Amino acid sequence: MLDLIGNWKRTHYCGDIRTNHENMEVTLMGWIHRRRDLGGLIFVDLRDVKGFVQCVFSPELNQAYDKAKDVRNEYVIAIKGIVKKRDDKNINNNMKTGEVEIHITEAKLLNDSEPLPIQLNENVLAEEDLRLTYRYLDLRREKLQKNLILRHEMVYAMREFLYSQNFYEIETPILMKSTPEGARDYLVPSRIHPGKFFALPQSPQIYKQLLMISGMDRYFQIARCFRDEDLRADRQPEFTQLDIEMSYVTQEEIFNLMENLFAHIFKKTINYVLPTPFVRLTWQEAMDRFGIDKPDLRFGMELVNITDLLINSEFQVFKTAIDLQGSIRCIVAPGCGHYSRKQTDELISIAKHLGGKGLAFVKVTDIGFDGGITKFLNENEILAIIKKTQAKPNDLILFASDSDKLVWKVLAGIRNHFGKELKLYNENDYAMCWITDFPLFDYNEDDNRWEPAHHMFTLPKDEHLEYLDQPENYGKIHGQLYDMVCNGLELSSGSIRCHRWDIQKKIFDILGFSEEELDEKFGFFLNALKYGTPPHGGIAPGVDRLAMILSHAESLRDVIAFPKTLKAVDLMSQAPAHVQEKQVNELHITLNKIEK
RNA sequence: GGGGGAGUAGUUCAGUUGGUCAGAACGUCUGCCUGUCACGCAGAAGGCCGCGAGUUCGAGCCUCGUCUCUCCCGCCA
Repeated sequence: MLDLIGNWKRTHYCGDIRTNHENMEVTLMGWIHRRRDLGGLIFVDLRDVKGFVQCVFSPELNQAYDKAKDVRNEYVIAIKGIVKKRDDKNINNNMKTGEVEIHITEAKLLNDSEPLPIQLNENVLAEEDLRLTYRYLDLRREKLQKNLILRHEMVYAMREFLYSQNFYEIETPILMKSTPEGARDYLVPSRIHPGKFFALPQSPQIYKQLLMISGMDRYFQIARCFRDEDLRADRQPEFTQLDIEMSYVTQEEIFNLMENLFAHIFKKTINYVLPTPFVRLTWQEAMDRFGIDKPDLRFGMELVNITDLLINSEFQVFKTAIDLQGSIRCIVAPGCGHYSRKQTDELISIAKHLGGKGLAFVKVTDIGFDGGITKFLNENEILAIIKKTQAKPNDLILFASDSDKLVWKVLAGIRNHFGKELKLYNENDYAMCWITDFPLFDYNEDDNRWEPAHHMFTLPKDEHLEYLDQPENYGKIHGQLYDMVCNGLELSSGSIRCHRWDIQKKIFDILGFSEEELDEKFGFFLNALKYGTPPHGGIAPGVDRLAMILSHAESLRDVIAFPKTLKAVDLMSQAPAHVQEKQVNELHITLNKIEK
């Protein structure tokens, strides 16, 4: 028999009860977390968002005791009782509320529950697809609740800090015009305008720049962004970024502000003192030392370029790479000289998986090299490699040779593998860095044209402005672009924007945009640039990814309340779903085929 | 678009060379138990072995296809 809540009012949260509440009468409401029926006494762990507390039902109190007889896991009850300190021998040090318990005087059964399709026990965690199907139950788990609460505190800290720095929080449209940015747009058909579409923002990029032109000076937004691309553990189709834009700033000022913001967030959320300023690496330096533009700086094992040492190598694989203007680089795995065939094969398979043709290795001994490709190296080369890499006996050296791009990719992957494998870093550490000086353009060999390496509205570095008129130097132009990286994860991306029309025009010319194309795609924006645009720049830290890092989650899905799977579906609501034919017709859309 | 992993009670998993191989733990239900805290004890119910073909005297196991989830590559400024 269920009871109504009536005039009962909750006085405390279960997880908050401590010895200082001793002898107080409390009213608690929550779920039956566990029930232990000893035949006489019945113990119930009552759970709410703050945790759980042990409640004692004793047979002498008939009304409440009868309720306790009937309750099962996940039933919802309200109780009145007296907080009692436990006897010393009954203290449970494994729980926050372990020194107290509630001696029940009255109870109401507010709702029952069918047995759950998944167990909430962290030790018997159900498969993720089932947990996502019953996400509202999965979210009852303390771990996920903690992640969401941590995320809340993180966003709170962001607002707190930015409000104090004269930022205004302004919303921008979700329904906007499709503009050619990097990713595929999510499109929304217009009912009122047949054949026309809105796009969901990949980021509020254009709007935030327009806000600077409007004179709002400093803007931020906790902005939802959408990208219709394939997913990963750290990529969802809709995600949140802390979108920031400021007028009259330099790159250095943005770094400074962000370092203070992040230090504030880390302190407030996990009480971690983040060292500032962050390490700064140019893109070139990051690639040379780590082979990747988002290096994990919690450990060393840097790449070593040994192309010049092997310029006359007889080894066909190395020769080929040199002939093709590529490079030979290596990485030293400390103390891995004992690796078995199976282990080295695994490394080779990682390399191949990353697109490499293979991975060469040697084991370092007291007198030189052994195994692997040793026989293809002469004594001078061996000595030179040992000298340059500082390799020690019983180390394993891994070589990749190919185009720079591929060598970097393979060795960066191998390096990350070893970081994890050899536990070269402390899981609880955070190594932040800035990556700067990205190339502004990439040359697309397939299409024979220049493409924006990041985005098109970036100001080149002052000293590279003249290259805009020198086609032979297009590849050398660096943008005022920067990424913030934490533990090998790209956390933010930003730039100083191009506020001058004359410069922007040159960039468009290089990218080969025609006047008509420009006008159609973002004429409104380009027009705005002509009316006194102040110098401005910004950055956009990923909110989900930061939450992931702060909570040590392995997947973005663990810090998003209702995430999508890798196939971009919501298993719980079964979205996306078919809609009624009428709805489709109203949108002036014809479907090619409707799958059942 | 491509490659790897997974799919067996409600849940997590085991299942040998194709032949007592339908199993355990947790959960559920029943009974006992007044200091448990992942309570304990005794018992019971619970299965389209993802789905579909094929090989075989015989398939959870082998082959092919297919679906779903997951990890990665491509893709994602």
